[in-house]
Amino acid sequence: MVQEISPITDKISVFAIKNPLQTSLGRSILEHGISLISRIGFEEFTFKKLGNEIGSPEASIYRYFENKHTYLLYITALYWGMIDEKCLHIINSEEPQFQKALAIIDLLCNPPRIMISNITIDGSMMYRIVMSESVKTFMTKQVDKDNSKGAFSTLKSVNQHLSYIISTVNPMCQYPRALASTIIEMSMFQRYFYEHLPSMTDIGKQKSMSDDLKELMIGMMYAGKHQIV
Amino acid sequence: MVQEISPITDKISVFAIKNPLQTSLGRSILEHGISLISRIGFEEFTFKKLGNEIGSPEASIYRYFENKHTYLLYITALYWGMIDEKCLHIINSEEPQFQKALAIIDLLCNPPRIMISNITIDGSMMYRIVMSESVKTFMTKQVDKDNSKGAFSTLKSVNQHLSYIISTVNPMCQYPRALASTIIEMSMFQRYFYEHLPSMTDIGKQKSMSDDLKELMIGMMYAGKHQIV
DNA sequence: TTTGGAATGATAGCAATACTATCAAAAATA
DNA sequence: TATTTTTGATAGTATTGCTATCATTCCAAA
Repeated sequence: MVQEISPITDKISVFAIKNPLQTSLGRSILEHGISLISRIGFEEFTFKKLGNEIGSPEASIYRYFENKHTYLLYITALYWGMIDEKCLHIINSEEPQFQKALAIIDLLCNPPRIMISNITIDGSMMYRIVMSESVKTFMTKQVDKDNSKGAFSTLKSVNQHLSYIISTVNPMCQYPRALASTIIEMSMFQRYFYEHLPSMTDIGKQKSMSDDLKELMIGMMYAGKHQIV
Repeated sequence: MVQEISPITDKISVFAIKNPLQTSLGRSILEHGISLISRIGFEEFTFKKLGNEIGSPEASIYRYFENKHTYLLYITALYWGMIDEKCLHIINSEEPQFQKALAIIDLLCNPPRIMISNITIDGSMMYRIVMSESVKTFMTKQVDKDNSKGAFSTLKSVNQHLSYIISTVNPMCQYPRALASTIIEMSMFQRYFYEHLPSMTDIGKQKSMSDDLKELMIGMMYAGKHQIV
């Protein structure tokens, strides 16, 4: 049986020993794993616990993923792959540039509910994982090795799209890539602060948390512009 | 012997079973531990390895720190405590507000070489740890508990100072706390990106890495100002 | 419909980690 | 000098992260 492979799963297939989207056990590993990590956090998460949830021995999970870390790499790369596809769609639309910028920021602040058709994954669970754990994918001693294997290519692609839009909307901007990565990371951090360290942010005080967050992120696109005006 | 306790060590003393600054073993644990973590990273770091370096059994280290995690809490809280003191000094100076803002941003982008007098700790090693590992102090399942014990009070105080300065420099700003935390976190992230994921940033392309970083962070203080102008 | 290969289940085992406990030696303090 | 505190030395335990083996089931081509 030849199954079609989407461009996303193609990019991230390096991080799985066996494509988990093509078998029912593989899909189960993804579905329940995502649910489990979003519940108990990545530190507490083990393949043994996941095995118990899906009624399979941990050894079976090791046949799909080399270890915990590459499993998290896979999930986050999958997430950014989804976002990347939607970014591309926005960029190729006929909207004015500023509307495209708004749409991308909205996408980052309110990620889609359903992430992938093949399996049933709640987008908000994916988002929770990425918000709380994605930093742990690249702030490790093995960043450079993981990066050279393409672990962050989907994230970097999203950053590329956003920085392109920032350049067109704010052409005097000296640091479009840095602003893009700031918007991407801070959209998650500020929400995390809102939930756990509220004195580190003020989103949710003017309007709703989500609206404040978006307004803040839109403002970020113009950081530094005062020097020109 | 009654030893004077600085306001910093006072704030963070909760996170040590026994004050490490008051014994030679304690200071050794801090000095070598900081050096070791900055070399091998926090994931690879164990009390056993540290014990080997200082010629003491790991059990002795457990007499000072409950576990790895509180040890990292202690180190980062110590770091932000130092920065906080220097912030206070800047704020109480006679400089104009904008100069104070510049001084704080400079402090965040180029942290001081010597952090604490009592023991010999290289500020750049402390900075490396905080840059690469500090996110792991608060992005855990135990944030709320740690926060309620005051684990992040020194960081929050720095954020408070910076957001105050931002409000005075940019009075129309709607989100001073969020901009402050963005500047604090992004000063570390952008440097990390520069070193490991260069396509995520553009610092170091116009001028020196450090100068670009500072200019970017200064611009952040004015994020969103375009809407008013 | 059989058959060979791949995928899974079941179980065992191992080195390392993150601790805890105990007791004797050494050091500091009174 | 007596005594309390601090350290060293050693042992032990539960869990984690992973590997290995072999039997079983599934599935697809011949």
